[in-house]
Amino acid sequence: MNMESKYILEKSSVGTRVGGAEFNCRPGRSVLRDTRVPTVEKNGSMPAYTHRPVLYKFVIDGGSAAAEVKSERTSPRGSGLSPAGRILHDVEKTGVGDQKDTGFTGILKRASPTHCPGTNGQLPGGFMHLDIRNPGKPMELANNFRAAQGQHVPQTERQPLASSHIPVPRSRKPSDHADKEVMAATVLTSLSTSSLVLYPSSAPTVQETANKSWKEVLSTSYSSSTSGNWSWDASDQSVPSTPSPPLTNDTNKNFLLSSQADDVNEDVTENTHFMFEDPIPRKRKNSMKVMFKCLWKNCEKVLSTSSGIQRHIRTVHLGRNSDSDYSDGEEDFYYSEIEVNMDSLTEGLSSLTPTSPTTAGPPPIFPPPLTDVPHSEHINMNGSQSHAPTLLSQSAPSTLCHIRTDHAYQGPVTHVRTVSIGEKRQPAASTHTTVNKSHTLITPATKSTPGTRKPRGEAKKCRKVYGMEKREMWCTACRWKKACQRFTD
DNA sequence: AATGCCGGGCG
DNA sequence: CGCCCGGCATT
Repeated sequence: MNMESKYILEKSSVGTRVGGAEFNCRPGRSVLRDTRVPTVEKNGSMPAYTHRPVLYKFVIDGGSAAAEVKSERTSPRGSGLSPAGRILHDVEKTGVGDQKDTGFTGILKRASPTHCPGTNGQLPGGFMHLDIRNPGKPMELANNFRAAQGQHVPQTERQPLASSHIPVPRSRKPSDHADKEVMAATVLTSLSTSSLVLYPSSAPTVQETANKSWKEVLSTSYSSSTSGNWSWDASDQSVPSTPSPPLTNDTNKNFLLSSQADDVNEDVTENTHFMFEDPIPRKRKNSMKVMFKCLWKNCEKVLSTSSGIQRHIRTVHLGRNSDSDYSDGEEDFYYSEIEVNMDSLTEGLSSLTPTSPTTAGPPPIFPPPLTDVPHSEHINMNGSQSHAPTLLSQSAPSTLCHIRTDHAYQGPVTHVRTVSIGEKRQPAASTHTTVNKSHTLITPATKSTPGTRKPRGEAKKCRKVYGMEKREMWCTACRWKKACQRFTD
């Protein structure tokens, strides 16, 4: 099976490859390869592509392409993945504009948003071109939902990233979108008491005031995905903080990722489903009590009743009239239900933090308040149906986590690692497992393997990246079936 | 089934 | 050592 393939490699293909693919971590070795492949000396195990100005072009011409993305999202299987990393470079070299061959889907995959945030963020001049020819596909619904998620994010937080990157709004069929969006919106409406605008504006509109409507969000994300220049919310990160509620953009982002990857997810409810419903029913112990925690930044208020917390938010944070019990539902977005173990209640909310490490967002640039992050992930889903079962939110993030995890190992970006590696190194498995606040445990350090076998890294190694056919491109360690030195963990 | 890589063997 | 590979843990 592999005997013959060993050293019989298509050198031809190597030629076309850009040096980006090679990043030796061990100078002095792999001389052979060096001669053929322009090496970009990078420090250690850093794949070069994270350093190079990369030009991504995202072209979707039909539903098929969209489907591709999907598969990428869920699991790193399939052969498409490995070459993808390379193709990226090819693109870069060849000049994006002309890429249209099938291989291109590979790029698509690789360049899928999952990968972007980190990369794009740190690539000065990095530029992602998103050209969606296929009207009304994944992106939109995703965005719709995103809108829902973010509808209460204070204006300050979103505005900057609005349509500033849209040079040329692409023409489209408004009617098409209107339908879908109306549908999506309708669904969403039921999840929230807030107002919402169904108008699929694609033009960068400047809003007037107050309550951020979907309209804006829609136009924002909508256009950003349709226009040529895709900034991938990099701005989100750079947005100069906010006085706002802890609604991290990560949530939106993550969601966007997942949903946009869904090919024809014409069914928003499906998304809401996976977000809101926990297939695995959580059992609540008697000692557990549901509390309501204010998620407003720097506010750790915890009350035992939803009405109480709503009132708190309404009066303290929203500046509403304190007497009035009237609620427009907005408070819902600023608090979440938490389950508190009465036993450890005295220990304070600090016991909630355990989830933080898991959810640390990709861009560590500004580490958000640890305690807030995790909750901000819940808030949306939770808030959307504040009166629904509690711990749902707890499980929902697992999905997000998954995405994030994926991202982490997809883009061996330095900063990403810096942040996550340390704490979340361990099994992705435990990551998925809902962290029960009341328990400090986790970390089944006592893994099965009797001998001290290094836990397998989650990063894709040479073998996977280059594939058997390009074995010569593997790092020596990999070739020797040793621990990969290039894509270390 | 595919991967990742430890433990070992060989020159 | 450099180079390989059996075999097992993981995914």
